[in-house]
Amino acid sequence: MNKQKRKYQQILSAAVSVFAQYGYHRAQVSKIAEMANVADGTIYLYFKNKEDLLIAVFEEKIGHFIDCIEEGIMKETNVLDQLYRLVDLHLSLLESKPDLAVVTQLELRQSKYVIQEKLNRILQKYFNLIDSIIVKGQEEQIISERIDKYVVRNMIFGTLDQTVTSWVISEQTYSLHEQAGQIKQLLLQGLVNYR
Amino acid sequence: MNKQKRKYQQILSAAVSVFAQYGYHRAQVSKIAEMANVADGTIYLYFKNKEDLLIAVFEEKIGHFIDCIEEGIMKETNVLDQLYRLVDLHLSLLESKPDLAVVTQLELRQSKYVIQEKLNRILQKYFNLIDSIIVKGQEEQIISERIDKYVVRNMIFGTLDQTVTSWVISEQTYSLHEQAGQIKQLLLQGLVNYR
Amino acid sequence: MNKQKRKYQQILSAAVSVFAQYGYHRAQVSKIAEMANVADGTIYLYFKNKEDLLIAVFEEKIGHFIDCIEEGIMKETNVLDQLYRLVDLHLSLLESKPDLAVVTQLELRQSKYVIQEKLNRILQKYFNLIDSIIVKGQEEQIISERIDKYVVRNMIFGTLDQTVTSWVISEQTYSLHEQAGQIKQLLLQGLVNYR
Amino acid sequence: MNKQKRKYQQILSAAVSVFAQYGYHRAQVSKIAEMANVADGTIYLYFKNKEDLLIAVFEEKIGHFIDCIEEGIMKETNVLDQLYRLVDLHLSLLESKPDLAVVTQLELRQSKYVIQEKLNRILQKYFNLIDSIIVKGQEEQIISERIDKYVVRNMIFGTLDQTVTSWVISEQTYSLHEQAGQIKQLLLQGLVNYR
DNA sequence: AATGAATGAGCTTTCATTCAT
DNA sequence: CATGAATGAAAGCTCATTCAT
Repeated sequence: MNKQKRKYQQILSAAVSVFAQYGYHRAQVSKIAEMANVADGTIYLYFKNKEDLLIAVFEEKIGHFIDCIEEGIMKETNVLDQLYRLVDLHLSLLESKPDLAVVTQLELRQSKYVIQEKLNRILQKYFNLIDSIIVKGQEEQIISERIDKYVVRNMIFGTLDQTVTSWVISEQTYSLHEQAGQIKQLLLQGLVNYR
Repeated sequence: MNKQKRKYQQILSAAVSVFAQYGYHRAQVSKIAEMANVADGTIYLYFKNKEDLLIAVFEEKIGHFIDCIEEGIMKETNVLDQLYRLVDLHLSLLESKPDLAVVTQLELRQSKYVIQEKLNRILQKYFNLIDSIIVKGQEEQIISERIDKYVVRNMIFGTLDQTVTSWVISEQTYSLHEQAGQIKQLLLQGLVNYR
Repeated sequence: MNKQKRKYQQILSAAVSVFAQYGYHRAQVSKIAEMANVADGTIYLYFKNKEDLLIAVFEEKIGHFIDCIEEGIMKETNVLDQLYRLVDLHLSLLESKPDLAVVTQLELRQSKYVIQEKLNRILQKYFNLIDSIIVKGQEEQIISERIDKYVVRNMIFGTLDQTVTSWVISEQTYSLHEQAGQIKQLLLQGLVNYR
Repeated sequence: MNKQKRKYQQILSAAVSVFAQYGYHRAQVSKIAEMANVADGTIYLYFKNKEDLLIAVFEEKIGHFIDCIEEGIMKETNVLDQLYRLVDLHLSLLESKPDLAVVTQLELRQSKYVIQEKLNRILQKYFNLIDSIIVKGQEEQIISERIDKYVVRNMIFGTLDQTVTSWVISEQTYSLHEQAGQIKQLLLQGLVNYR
């Protein structure tokens, strides 16, 4: 039993590494099997196919990512503090797992629509989390109610996502979470100097 | 002469469509040839290989996209108006060419690092354009000089990019450029209501 | 183990046949696979590529050819008898394997320089064998030391090679090894009647 | 008229060069056209197809080769002198045209049976020339009548052919016609020292 | 006669998946 | 459960040849 669970995790970890290094299309199942120290066929005892493996990677890893952020948010009561937590954790979590960051920012986007849809469904959980903060902010009159929450969410997620992508493309040559302060300020107060 | 130019454009347009519908990897060269009403081999008279065709699509189409936006910005002298133009044109131009939007937002990201690098080099022109507005804004004390221009750029581009991606994924069920006003407001004044 | 060895041999034999019938360039890998009763892909489990398969055919078959001749020569102590063995075996071995003869005399020469070089390296072993007989003959004063051994080798190999080629081209309508006696006499005593 | 003849010769010369450099299969018709300073299509006004071009090259160049040798032989009345002329001219003619030598010794053998047959038919003229010397020698009791003339021819041609092939493979690092003397001696008197 | 743009048939190789052991 | 040898479909690219100009 435990042995099975371990093998499942072995394959999952190997998949993250290989997808990160080679990208989805160039990642060979046999390579993942080799890195996981199992036979090629064994992978198919745990996963339906290569796509399924990718989705499982995403579910598992992003699920954990979202859980961490949710947990962090729970510790704060103030909406703005929650938002800051989100920004901070989004950046620091991905910075601490470069392989995962490469997968989420570049490689996962190299897949078929069918997959993309499933990925979006998983990502939706994260969007819901962001949305809940926004709604709370609007209820507390901290965030303007005249702005559509989806527009706000796109700004928050888009800014964070692009920030991480830039960092990944730059080959992680600078510190990511150090930008959290500036990003928070920008998101909250906007570009314009004085008003 | 003109005939060759036309054939080149035929292939390019067909490539945009096919890449949009099937994505880079599943787009068959023979499919592109068929849609362009040319023989498979003809494509190789105009493009070195499939990758080259993808890059050409990007260069041509994104080049035109950037030119349009640059032109629009030139018409404005005020930094904030320039930013608004950028937001407005980014959204309306992609809304008017859904195929291109699909390619830029989803399919172009489905390629190898080698290609990604070339694509980033082309995209850099757009980043430079955004950067120039930011710098001007900082010189005129409209945008805070304490914020790193790259962080600002990530927010602006990230917000716009994510907005378009959401719209593409939703299968274009709503109007994109109508969000321009709210996005402008968010970018300039931030999330917080009054301060 | 044994099964793998068998499959390897199956493919090798099929390759000899197909190369013999169609020549290197017109021999399709799929044809070889079909004749070997394996899938196309299986060939690539045993050989790197088509070229590699050709070289393996050559190494295996010519290697065996050379071994047989070497073995035959060992049985003789007299230089002239050794030479006779060589002539006799060269002709009778190829006569007994017409497919192989076609490959060595015609098809193997239909390949790229890179391959040709490798083939020549293998053939070199045979040349060395011939050379060793010549040197021994010269040491024993049976063969004139004033004649360059490479010139002698070219005569011996060239005569045998052309004899086999003529026979292959004639579509094997006569007995090859029956010519051995006359060839031996010619090589040893030359054309001129009495001197 | 003359212009046409010149163009024909241009193409033929270009073909020799390109076949020599790339071999039959890797020689592109467009390359030959380029080197001949004509359009691709022009070649098909003078030759039926690529094979036909190869055969024409062979006919033209080997025809000339055979004519030269025949002419040289005519100057001699003595059979042994005629044979010596043949050996000498075979080697010196090919040595003076390395491109042609590469084509005849290596590249021409890289073709389909259909071509090979035609090539053999052309080569047959050369064989007939050799045969006529042998027959004359046998009539004059200089060459033993007990030896089959085809066996003799194979020795003479095989020796010369292999000598040239060795020289081509060695990348022409030594003088070819300097071997003529030793070859003549070997052919006439054989390997054995004293008899 | 000459051109050269266009054609499209043809083939090697990869790799996700299966299944006998 | 696990293996890994075997499978075979699938597709990018080349280049001899054609034909409208």
